[in-house]
Amino acid sequence: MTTTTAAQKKAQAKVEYDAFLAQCPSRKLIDRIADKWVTLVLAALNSDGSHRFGLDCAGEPRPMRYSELSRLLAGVSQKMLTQTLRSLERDGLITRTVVPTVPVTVTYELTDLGISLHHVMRGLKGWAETHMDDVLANRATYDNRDA
Amino acid sequence: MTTTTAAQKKAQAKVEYDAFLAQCPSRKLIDRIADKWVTLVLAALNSDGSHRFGLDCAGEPRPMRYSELSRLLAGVSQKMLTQTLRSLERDGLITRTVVPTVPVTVTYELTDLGISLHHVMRGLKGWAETHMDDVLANRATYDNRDA
DNA sequence: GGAAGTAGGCACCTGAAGGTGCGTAACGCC
DNA sequence: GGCGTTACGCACCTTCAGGTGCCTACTTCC
Repeated sequence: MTTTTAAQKKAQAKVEYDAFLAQCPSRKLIDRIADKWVTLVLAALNSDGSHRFGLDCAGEPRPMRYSELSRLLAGVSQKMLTQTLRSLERDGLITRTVVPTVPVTVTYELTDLGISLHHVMRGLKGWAETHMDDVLANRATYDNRDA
Repeated sequence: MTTTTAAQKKAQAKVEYDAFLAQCPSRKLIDRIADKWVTLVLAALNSDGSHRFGLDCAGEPRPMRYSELSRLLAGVSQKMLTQTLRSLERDGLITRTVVPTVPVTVTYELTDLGISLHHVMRGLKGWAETHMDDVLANRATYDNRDA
């Protein structure tokens, strides 16, 4: 019983740390935006749609239809688009409104919360555009180190 | 051949979009920080180590030893810690210095690039702390909608 | 009358992330 | 002399995010 200290203490610390991570807001946010299509959808909904790709956002928030998003984010599967939109709606980042036209159409729009989140994403984008080249250069140097 | 338009065009668009994503700096950055332990390591290296958990960073950059990180980030496996540190070193975000003491000790330290990245992470942290409660509230409301 | 668009649901499958466990080689502690 | 520490490497195993394909009803275009 007295010799359990080392391993047991580490196990205990791990449980505590895992519990901490499970309710850490920052971690939750990272998990949220780490979803492959979340950022793309946010960017698309914030753009004016005239751009070829979602991340080149320069317009202002505008409601978009499901099919429109599907076309803009050409790489997304129907399943993932639906899933992503549902989860974003669930979190109150976008709104989903059904318009009972001949074939039902559905429009999605950023909420204020979604817009504010997109703002911080712009911050990330800024860093990425100014520093990512350095990172890639470092990576190349590292890989050729022992070539 | 003439009837291939619809499906084929979509497939073509998908290929182009995937290619775009593959070299998009923002996406690369998101993939980078989405790694489970990357942000934790950055935060830990930026803190003074006196705090119980890595994300509660308030100190200034300080070199840390492998075992020290392992203890601070109690939940991380040795494999993942090593892997994470290697990839961060590869990207020039941290430096790895081997000190030939009796049992070799290794210290890791943030580079300027790593520090600047951590700054934008602080931005994310700020949003998370102020808005994540709203998100969780929305989520709860959504889930109890049809209960 | 067949194809395409409207917004998805459902089931299956795979690749990769991440965890666990074991080994190392030299040394200090009790 | 057996266990602990130091900083990993390697192999196996599980899990699950995400992709693919097939389905719906209804309508309109060619």
